Amino acid sequence: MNVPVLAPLTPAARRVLDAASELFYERGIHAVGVDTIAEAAGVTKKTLYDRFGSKEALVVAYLQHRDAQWRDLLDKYLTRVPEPGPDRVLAVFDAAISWSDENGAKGCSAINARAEIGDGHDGHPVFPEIARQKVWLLDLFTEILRDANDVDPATMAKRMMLLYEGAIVTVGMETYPHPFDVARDMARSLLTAPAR
Amino acid sequence: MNVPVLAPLTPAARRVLDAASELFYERGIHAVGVDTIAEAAGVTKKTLYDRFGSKEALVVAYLQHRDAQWRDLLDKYLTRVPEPGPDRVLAVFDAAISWSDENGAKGCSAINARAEIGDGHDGHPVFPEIARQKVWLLDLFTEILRDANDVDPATMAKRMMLLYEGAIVTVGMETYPHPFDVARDMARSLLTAPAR
DNA sequence: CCTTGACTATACAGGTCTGTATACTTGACT
DNA sequence: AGTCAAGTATACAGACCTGTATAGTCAAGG
Repeated sequence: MNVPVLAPLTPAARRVLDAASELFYERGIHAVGVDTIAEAAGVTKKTLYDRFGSKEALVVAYLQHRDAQWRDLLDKYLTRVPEPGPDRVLAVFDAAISWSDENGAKGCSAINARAEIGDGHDGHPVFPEIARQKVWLLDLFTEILRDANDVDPATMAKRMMLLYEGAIVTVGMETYPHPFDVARDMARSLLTAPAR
Repeated sequence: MNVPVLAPLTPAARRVLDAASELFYERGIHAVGVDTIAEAAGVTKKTLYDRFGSKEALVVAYLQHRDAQWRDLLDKYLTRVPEPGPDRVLAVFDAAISWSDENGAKGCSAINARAEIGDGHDGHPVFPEIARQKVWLLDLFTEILRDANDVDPATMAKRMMLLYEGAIVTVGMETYPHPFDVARDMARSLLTAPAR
């Protein structure tokens, strides 16, 4: 479904990517230098550049890596609810609750990355990646809803997307606790409500 | 209602704050240096530091400035709908539509700033400011809903907050067009639906 | 045996970052 | 007349940034 498969990594490259993922997510992309990443990974800067080519490319790999982990978790939750229906939509929110509990204290890495790149996102390789991730999820919602015989899957998917994005941001902003529970509740109401 | 009033600014300080607001918002905070800001404002770096003390303080001023502008616009929309009721909640979304059309192409400055500060937000003066902004809006929703005799203003305010945050992020991510229209629609349904 | 890929270690180039120091100008108010 | 706030102009310190260069180690595979 149009997701990039990252090339197999050498052991040192793995450590670089893991270190970069943690540091970029927790401190922000611009705030973390390549020396810091190399040191945290127990690797020389030369190795980092030999494997990834540039910091920008490493940032893209970081975003792909985190998204791949999220999709893996999501798959687990979706295969547990195989029959088409509203419960499959709710499974996305259940996965998001689990994900944000363990890996999401600062919100969505794609949204956070967006904040750090200019709005002239021409030629910047980060924007296509994060745009792709968001469209992928919107499309997933649409498919699940179509399979569930929703009367207007495209519109309902936009609504689900809004709830999802609102919740993940609220996690990062700490506006109030457990926003995904609220989002899940709203989704359930929308999906089980009689047609108005 | 616990909002900071920024001290009167000298002409040069005004230009610095205006330039900083545009540059920080469009390119990100870490991506913009003080030299760039000073040059854009037609001011020497010394003046910038004489007026604001540090880049960090200028960032806080930027966030307060943008929030003050948003609250001004919001006030205009709210005074247009003086009678308590659901329409006052919808007025917030109407204001947000207008705001994001003109000043919000990259989403919410507070959310974007959050992405650039570490999660160890102890002592960092930016986090309290953006947390205050979000709580302020949550409280505003709560008050409007209480005045509208909502049966559970606190819960409904959390829902409105989710729709608002989801929409503003979706604007910045360009996942799909006009998300605030979707959010406003969902809010209207929630507020006018018969009790379930 | 010997080449090749993966890696370490170290140094450095060239740029940008925040913040400060020094010296001067200008206009307003007392 | 004199003081003071606000500003310009310029230089610089010291740190940090991305990226490259040079030299060497080590293990696996043909």
